Amino acid sequence: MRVEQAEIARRVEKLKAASRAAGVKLTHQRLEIFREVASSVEHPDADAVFREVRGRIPTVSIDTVYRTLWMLNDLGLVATLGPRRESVRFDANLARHHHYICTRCGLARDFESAAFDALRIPDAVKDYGSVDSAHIEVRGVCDSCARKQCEKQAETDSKPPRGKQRSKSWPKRKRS
Amino acid sequence: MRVEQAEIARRVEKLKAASRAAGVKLTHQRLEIFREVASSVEHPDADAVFREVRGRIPTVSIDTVYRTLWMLNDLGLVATLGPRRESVRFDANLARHHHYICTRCGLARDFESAAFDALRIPDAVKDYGSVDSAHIEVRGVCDSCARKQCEKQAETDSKPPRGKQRSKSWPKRKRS
DNA sequence: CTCTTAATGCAGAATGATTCTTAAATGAGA
DNA sequence: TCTCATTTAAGAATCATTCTGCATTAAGAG
Repeated sequence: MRVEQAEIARRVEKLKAASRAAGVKLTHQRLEIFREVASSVEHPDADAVFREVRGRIPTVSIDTVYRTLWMLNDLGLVATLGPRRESVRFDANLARHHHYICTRCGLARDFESAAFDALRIPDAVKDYGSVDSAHIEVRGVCDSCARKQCEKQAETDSKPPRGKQRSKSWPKRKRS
Repeated sequence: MRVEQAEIARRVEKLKAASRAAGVKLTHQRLEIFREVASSVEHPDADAVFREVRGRIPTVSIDTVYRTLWMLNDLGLVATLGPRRESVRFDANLARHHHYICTRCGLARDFESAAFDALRIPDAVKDYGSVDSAHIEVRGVCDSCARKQCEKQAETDSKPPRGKQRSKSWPKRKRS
């Protein structure tokens, strides 16, 4: 199952606009890597994208795939499935509940929603397979991280990062 | 913030019952490891549990923590936060949508739910931080995996795994 | 079309979470 | 009390992912 051509084209247009706006070069490999994610409904991982793209550009490196995927993520053109997760996290709350996840620090908190629990799972889902559980995942930036962000903001504002090093401005993803 | 004593006690009781039912020994370390997860609302990872438990049992090994956590997971006493994820997966669908995830093979598929999209996020969530997105995550076993399961079932049924090697019956988690 | 420099490819190494190995010591529960 | 599941220890292996130089290439501004 693939995404319809028209939709793919629309997504590619967005990529072009976003690249221009961000001042990054739209290379052949970036285009193909994006096209691969944009035309799939499989939610591929880096390696899957790599394998596919290699069919069209035999010399792509896995590095480029990773770098590009994260760049697309930073540009808001693709999203990751599930919260950022450095390691597996466990939960002993067996009652029906939902999660709030901070996309910066990984903070996770439970909350409840009777309104959601009353909802019926769409029938379309049952076509995929059995349903064991359903819960909401809310993503955002927690108060603590928001505060840190402000401090950093103030810092950055004093030394204006002008010029064309925008590509270096993507924050490195943390390692715990 | 910690879970209330009464609730912790209730969870520990469940552990005792489940251990007995499964025929596994309720060791000191298993109890403490479970108690740690059961009393936290932080959704700790293996290392966080390790660090805490080490305060009470200085000789615990990180191995035991991992083994125990997965055993608790297999017994249904704890769950993991987010779907099992061997690697990060990407999604270029920027429209509002939700996910169905197969807990066996990792298959991921999109679906929509106008009913959910119309729901308001509970106010309690806003206390944690800003809200960037909210979506449903449905977990289950996809049809393809369910079929494989049946085949395996048939196999297993012919060679009855009697005796006390139940502890060996937890399927090793796969590596891609 | 021609530069400038961002991006890529390559080879190899590092990292970090997680799992496994082996062998000896321990302790839960019948 | 005895047995066998479990734990520990110490080390190695795996795997996804990221990074380091460095030489090469090509996007896109002018």
